Amino acid sequence: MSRRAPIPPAPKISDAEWTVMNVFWQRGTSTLAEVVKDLEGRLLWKPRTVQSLIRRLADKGALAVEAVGREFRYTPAVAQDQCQHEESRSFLDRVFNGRLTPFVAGLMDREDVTQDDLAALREVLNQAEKKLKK
Amino acid sequence: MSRRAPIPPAPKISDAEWTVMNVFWQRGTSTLAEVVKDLEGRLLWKPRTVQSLIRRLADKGALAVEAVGREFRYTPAVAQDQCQHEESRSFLDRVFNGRLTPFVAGLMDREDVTQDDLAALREVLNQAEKKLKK
DNA sequence: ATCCACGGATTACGCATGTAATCCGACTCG
DNA sequence: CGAGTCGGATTACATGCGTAATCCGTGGAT
Repeated sequence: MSRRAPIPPAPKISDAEWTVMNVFWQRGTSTLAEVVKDLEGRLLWKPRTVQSLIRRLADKGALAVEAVGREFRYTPAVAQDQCQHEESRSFLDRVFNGRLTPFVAGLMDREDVTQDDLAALREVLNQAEKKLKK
Repeated sequence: MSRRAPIPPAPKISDAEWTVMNVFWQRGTSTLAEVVKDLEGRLLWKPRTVQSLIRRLADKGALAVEAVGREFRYTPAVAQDQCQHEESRSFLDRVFNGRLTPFVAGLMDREDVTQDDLAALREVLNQAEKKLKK
């Protein structure tokens, strides 16, 4: 498995920030209140905390800010795909010396997989193979 | 895919520390000098830096320390498997909402895979299935 | 006997992170 | 009108992390 095109890297997103970005990627453009609402129950964060995280994300360019009336609406400014891929790469490099197979094998070994999981994965592999042949 | 047994979690290992632990897991018990040697060339760290990292790892219980003469020999005190698995879990949860398939699909989509990679992965899946059936 | 290199112990230091609190101005409810 | 609420801006503050430097003692080289 090898790297491809040199795309400008997305800003580095911290653990807590991932939680917030996930909300934005799911909901699209949102206000602070909406994100807070979305997270409450699932999370123990004070609204101020969410605001801080949003601010940092805006500062590092992961969220675009648009003033609407006297509030702001925030929109993801980086693609989820790309961020996921960059995280995936750095994770594999750091923990598994870059190799995917041992990672998957480790999970299979230590967690319970369902037939459905296996089928879905096989399908992914089949698609990859098809693409490879073209 | 679901979690399993509640094993006491290994200490949390930072990015730089992973680099060091990887050396220990590969070499087994080693001295500072040996680790420095192993890393040099591949890395721009001063020996002091490596020493600091080793110390932090020892402090958090990831390395066992044994005095030999006037030096120390350090030994991994946590299993690589377990650390890898914990990292894998937290990574999947954070970035892919816990799901393995989209992770694999993303990599297939954005990186170049070889037939060998695919074959190895299929084999892993077959093993998992065999285990599942028993 | 001297001087140096090396390792452990202690200390450094700026930046990132997690997790907010405070201050302030505007709108909202009574 | 007055009081509370909400969001933005600013500030906080302990801890972790990356990346060492300094101090000190000892064993090896000269």
